[in-house]
Amino acid sequence: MRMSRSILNDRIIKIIRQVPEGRVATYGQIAVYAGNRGAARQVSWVLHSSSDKENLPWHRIVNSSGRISLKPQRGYELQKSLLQAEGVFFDEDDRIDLEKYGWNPL
DNA sequence: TTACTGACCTTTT
DNA sequence: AAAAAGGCCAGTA
Repeated sequence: MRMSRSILNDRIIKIIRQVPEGRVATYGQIAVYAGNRGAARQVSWVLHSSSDKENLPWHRIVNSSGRISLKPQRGYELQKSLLQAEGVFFDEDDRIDLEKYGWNPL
């Protein structure tokens, strides 16, 4: 039985909203907390389709290697500057230390 | 209904 | 370390 679309999407949105300032979460992490382990791709779709409409902190979502998934000239620079403005540090390989900045819900 | 797509992930080369 | 392969999900044509 497949899950109704609005439930999964609403959960994804709700969880993204919980990521605090100065922290980041991965797509897969969001998917797991939304109750669907393999829905990482859906997370990206939700962000793409309604990050603006739902007023989501889209910039706090990065991929599992701690890097920004957006391509240069396609939002990458904006996301990076938004994160840096929140105090997130990027190392020389342009990576974020997930152990330190990764969101760990309580 | 099938085929393709996207801001992905994990395992295996 | 880096790249390829296979998997997974829902929306759109």
